[in-house]
Amino acid sequence: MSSDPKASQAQMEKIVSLCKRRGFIYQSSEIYGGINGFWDYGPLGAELKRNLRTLWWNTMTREREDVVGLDATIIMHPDIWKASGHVDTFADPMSTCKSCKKLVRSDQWWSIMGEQPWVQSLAAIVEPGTLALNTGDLLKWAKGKGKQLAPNLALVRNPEVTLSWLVQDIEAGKRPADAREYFLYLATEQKAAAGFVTPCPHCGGEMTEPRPFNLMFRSHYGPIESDDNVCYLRPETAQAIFVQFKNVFDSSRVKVPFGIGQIGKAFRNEITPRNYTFRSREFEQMELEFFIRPDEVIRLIYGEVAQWHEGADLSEPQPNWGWELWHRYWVDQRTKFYESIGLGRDVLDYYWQSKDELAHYATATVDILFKFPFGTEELEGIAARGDFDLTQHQKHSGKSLEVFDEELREAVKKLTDEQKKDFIAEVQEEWNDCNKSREDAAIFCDKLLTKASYLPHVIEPSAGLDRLALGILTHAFSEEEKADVNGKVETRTILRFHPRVAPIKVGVFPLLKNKPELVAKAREVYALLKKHMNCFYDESAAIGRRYARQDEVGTPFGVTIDFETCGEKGPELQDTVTLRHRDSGEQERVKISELLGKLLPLVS
RNA sequence: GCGGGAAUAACUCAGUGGUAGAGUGUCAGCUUCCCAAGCUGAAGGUCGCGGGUUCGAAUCCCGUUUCCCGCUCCA
Repeated sequence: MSSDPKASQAQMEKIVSLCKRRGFIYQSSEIYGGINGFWDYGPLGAELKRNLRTLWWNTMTREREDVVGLDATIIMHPDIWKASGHVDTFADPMSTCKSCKKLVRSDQWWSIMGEQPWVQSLAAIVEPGTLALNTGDLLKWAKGKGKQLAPNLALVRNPEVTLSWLVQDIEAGKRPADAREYFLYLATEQKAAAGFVTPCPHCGGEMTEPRPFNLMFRSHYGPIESDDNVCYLRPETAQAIFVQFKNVFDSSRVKVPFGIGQIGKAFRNEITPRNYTFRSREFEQMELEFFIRPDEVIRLIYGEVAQWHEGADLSEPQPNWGWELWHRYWVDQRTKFYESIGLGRDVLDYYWQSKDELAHYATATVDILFKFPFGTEELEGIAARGDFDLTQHQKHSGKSLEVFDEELREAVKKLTDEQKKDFIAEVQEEWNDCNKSREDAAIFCDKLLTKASYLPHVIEPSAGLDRLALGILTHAFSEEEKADVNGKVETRTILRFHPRVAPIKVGVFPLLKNKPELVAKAREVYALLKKHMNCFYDESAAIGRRYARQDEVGTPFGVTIDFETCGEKGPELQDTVTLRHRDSGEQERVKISELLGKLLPLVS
């Protein structure tokens, strides 16, 4: 993977072209001109995705005793999206600068402003504390520094007129309320005619009115469209897990800590779908919500919460783990998953979000990134979300989502009244430090101590299946210069998929197709293998060409049936075949009866 | 949504106003053929779509869709 943008773009183009030519990925609705942000998977892409989906499902649910599965609908009760916050926060208003055409999210406008050199240098003149009017310095700035830093700002283009409004209002006793409003004055040339102009953070020019961008797909349930039956295609699969949390808990004999996994389609009306399938409007997610005891519960039961430290043993979950160790544990588990399908640490990266970047519901978030040709981008996010989601759904639905904890009850029984009082005081103090009310802390403690019940906290490893498929494809892509038998040098493409994810596991070839005994034997081998793995039978063209064709779609193994298989060179070679390895090109002679036993462990 | 580039066979591209081409790939045949071999033959194109200019448009103009690159997004 090259860091040179042109080379990586060229590489992406080769991958896109290969994917189409060999049936991995097509543009959706192509014969109708296509539709922006939607992609289809062809025969090989469907197999690749299925392999990845199955591997995730098996690793995350079947092979674990503490995770169960769920398959919920795409369209759910619309109130779910009000509770989750998506109805409000998924409609980001945006403005464009009329001069430099840059796009700015309205809710981030002021914080982006704060980072701009022109804003900072102006702020120094304005004296933010007093907002005193300093006409002389402002005029000087407009004709000097301003010309370079913010050429399209009204104050720079027409300083006298622009400042006259401010002077007029201040004289009339209407001072700007704050620094923000002050900047609106400086950006507005004709206040009376058109009202305040919002300045572009980049050039000072005029921003358009904020336009809402609703990122959720809307529809209606029932045959008549009205405001009463609006519904949404889910923008993430996770909410269904929270909403069905109590049902799963009550019907599956699970105990906290446990997880619920789900794989499914999600939909987002992205502003700009980009980078091939990386950001699509319809995509598939693989999400786990892993529910854990709040740290306070761990403390009541085990006395203290195990602390994370560099080099901590994360291999086996321990009962006294709090959210932090569970969070680290899942980062470790997910890394191991990626390694098991060929994405090693050399192509992965991690991004630990800083405290102020975190979404309001999260206590910690790690992004697992992959080095795509077009940049290092997120493959999976692992968030510690506290009890935010369950709290929201409990509040909006009016149904209790709390769980009863037998061990907690036993632990609480042993406490003296004095110890209970100390515990409550301690928790109140801690919550207060995190800007949560003492009152809420008291209610929370009361539930723990009298009812032994609580809302579990959650760790959410949330991965994109299409992104993973794209990562696997770009990682597997390789080219080799190779001379053919005539010495002509050609570039050959090889997809070096890990055998576990490869769409086709084995190619089966009779050396020649005009010899019935070879064909019959080859079809026999094909029939034997295809019940256990995806195989491809090919008898057309020279054997080298058939190998090359399979290399190009990443088939890790080839089996060739020749005259020796039929016993022509003696009985010791009878019923043996050539097994060819894609990456090394090496060949070995294997008995047909031993073929399955040899291949199965390699591909599953 | 805004700006820049692109769109011709399955893929990569040539074709600047006068009969739509090449290479690769695909398919069929011959071949005791183990790394895209050779030979013979075949299929495959509303030149993204819609208008306009013109006797005549793949080619010039306008619109539109999609893809790529930036602004923005984050599974």
